[in-house]
Amino acid sequence: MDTETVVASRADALRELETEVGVLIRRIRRVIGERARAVHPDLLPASYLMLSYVRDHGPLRASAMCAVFDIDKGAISRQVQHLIDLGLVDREPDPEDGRATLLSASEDGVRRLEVVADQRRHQLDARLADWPADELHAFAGSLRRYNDALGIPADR
Amino acid sequence: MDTETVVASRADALRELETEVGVLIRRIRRVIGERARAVHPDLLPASYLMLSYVRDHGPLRASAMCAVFDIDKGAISRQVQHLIDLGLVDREPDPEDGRATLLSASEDGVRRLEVVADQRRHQLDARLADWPADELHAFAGSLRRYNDALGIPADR
DNA sequence: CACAGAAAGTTGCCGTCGTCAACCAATCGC
DNA sequence: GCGATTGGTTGACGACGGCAACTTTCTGTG
Repeated sequence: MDTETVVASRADALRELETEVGVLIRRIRRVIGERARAVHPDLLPASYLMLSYVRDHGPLRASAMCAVFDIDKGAISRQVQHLIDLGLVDREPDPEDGRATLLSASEDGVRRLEVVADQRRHQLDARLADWPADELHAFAGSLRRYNDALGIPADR
Repeated sequence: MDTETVVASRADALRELETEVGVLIRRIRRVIGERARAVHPDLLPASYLMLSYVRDHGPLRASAMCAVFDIDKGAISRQVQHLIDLGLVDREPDPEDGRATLLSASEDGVRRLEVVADQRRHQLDARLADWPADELHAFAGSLRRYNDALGIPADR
């Protein structure tokens, strides 16, 4: 391949990527919506992701999630409030910093997540059933790398 | 690896994927927003993706985009209207079907997309500069496969 | 010790986006 | 021809995130 062909195929790949990601964004929102509803009928999709993260990453403060999810603190605040209203997350003051609060999944939250995880494990998520674990890992790795790349602000 | 480990790592990979995709959703929106504004200061992010698609896939009807983008026809209608208001897309009645209209990128639309593409090509998109073309293709392929998997409705 | 500023959260306002549903017009099938 | 279907538009609504103003609680420097 000469240089021009390489450049052209790069451009193609990037355009392809844009369209695929665009579709992904909308589809994944629906899927996450389903999953959230499975956990709790009133659980909002965005909150579901945070609940899952809070469960896995122990007591943490909301500002930590701002960084992880790369999201505005106002948005976090609302989602967290929603989770607390539903009783899926507990909030307690941080003993080491009077400004901060620590979030952790409530018993009910953990239990509900487990129920859904079991359901999914048993039916092995019909949609992704034929993806081997290592390919899933590789894909997740690519996604993370892509996300990292996107995290770098454009230099213009 | 025994069976349980495989199952566990599958579950891990799926959770990992969820978080990554969640981050992706927000970041990509910002990036696409930047890109849209580079094309035209008033161009909305979602419309930018459609403009790009219309340019590449010739005159087509709005309903075709519903299928491609997996999106409600009402949403398509609004985005298309927006593109027409900005003069980036032309709409003409389909000679073969009085109900339908055919969309194509206007001269201005094509020109503006090219300007931005040139900019990006010359700076080779700083953020993804170190991704070789074949890896981009592989990633796009995984994304499409993932999208296809998500397109299958959950069987519950 | 005091005081400027930074950090943690909360809240209101706003823009983007997509779904749902009602609706109109044109076309297709029988 | 006439009912059903398809292409498209519009309005109402909800989810979501960004921005900015504001409160409270540190933190650091003089």
